[in-house]
Amino acid sequence: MEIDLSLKIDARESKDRSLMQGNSSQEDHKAVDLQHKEHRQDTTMAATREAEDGAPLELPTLQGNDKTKDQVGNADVEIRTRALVAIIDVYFFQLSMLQMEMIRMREENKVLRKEVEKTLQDYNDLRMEFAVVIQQNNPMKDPGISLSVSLKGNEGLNQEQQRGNERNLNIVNNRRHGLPSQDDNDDEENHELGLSLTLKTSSSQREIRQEDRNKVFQETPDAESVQHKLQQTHSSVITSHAVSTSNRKARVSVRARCQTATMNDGCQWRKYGQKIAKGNPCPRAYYRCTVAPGCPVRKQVQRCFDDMSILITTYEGTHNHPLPVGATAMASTASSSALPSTFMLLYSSHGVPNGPSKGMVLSLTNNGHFDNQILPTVLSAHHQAFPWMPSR
DNA sequence: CGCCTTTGACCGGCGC
DNA sequence: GCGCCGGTCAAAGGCG
Repeated sequence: MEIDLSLKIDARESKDRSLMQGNSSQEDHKAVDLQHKEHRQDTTMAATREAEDGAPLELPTLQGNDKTKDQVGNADVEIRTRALVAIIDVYFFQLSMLQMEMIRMREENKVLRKEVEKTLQDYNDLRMEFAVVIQQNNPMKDPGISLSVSLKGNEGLNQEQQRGNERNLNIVNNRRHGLPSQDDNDDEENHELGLSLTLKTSSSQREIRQEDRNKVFQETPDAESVQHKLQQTHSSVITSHAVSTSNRKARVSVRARCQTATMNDGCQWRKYGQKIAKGNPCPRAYYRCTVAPGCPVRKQVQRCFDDMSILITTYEGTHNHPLPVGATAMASTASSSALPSTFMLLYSSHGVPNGPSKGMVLSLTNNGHFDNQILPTVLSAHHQAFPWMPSR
């Protein structure tokens, strides 16, 4: 009997092994499941019935039957053996279940590993893009990208800095459209603040768009009408400009998609006035920098009439204090990964007679939503040229 | 109590 | 000179 039992066990074990080995597909798993379900039913039913009845199953009434004493002993052993086999089967079933679980987890592990590899690949790609953006933001390192800056009369820069900047720039707007270039004689006859800034990328389409904007700008000096024309002509790229009347302070206008009342640029501002400007029913709010007493920097915030989601923020003046930690932290943490894929620094007029004067345009509304923490990054990148901007 | 926003009044530049 | 308009002032009130 022992031999029979061991044979039975071996037979079942080999059957289980053959089922388990090399079975990784789901169909095989199902087959294994089915086999073991049937197996469990067969083997456990006998054992459970035995347990429930409290007596061996199909045990013949042996009392008073001397003739069948040996047979009774044999039947008893057989029943016990069957019970043992049932128990062993249960163990094997549990074992095979564990093995199946292991196989499943192994496959899941494979999938997860692929996910991790893919994520790592994406991460590396983003890092590369980040590096490219950083390089593009630094004109000194990448001669292929032309960041044009012109500063005149900026109290925030000394003469050497200005010369250094002008060495690397070209005055795009005036020359490109045949306007009399005032660069040659500005120093003598024009002491107004002129500030021109463009970012030329490899995209010729953007250059074309910018040329169109410049044409519009030339033809219509009125700020609001220019703005409207530009938006009608180029709905996807929104521009703006700043107008300074008689003061000589640096001034920049930033247009950005922003849901909040003001852009979070890291500085502390106090509202000191609000007006309904002509041509735009949206009120224009006036803010003063309160980081340090007497700081002359002010900003105007106004919603764009055509697109209420766009916030036009105009900064003016130079901070007389180191920027707060908040601005510094944001400038350093809001990395270029938060930048829109393409942001454009658009031009301002540079000494155009009778035109909108002395402003710079920073449009961050191109094709996407503006994270209101982007500004410090962009501004910090150009803080050397524009010290009134929040920076590191 | 200090800081902020609101809001009407005021001021100065500019065009007619 | 007058009116318009953008920008600023300052009192009042709210809020933490």
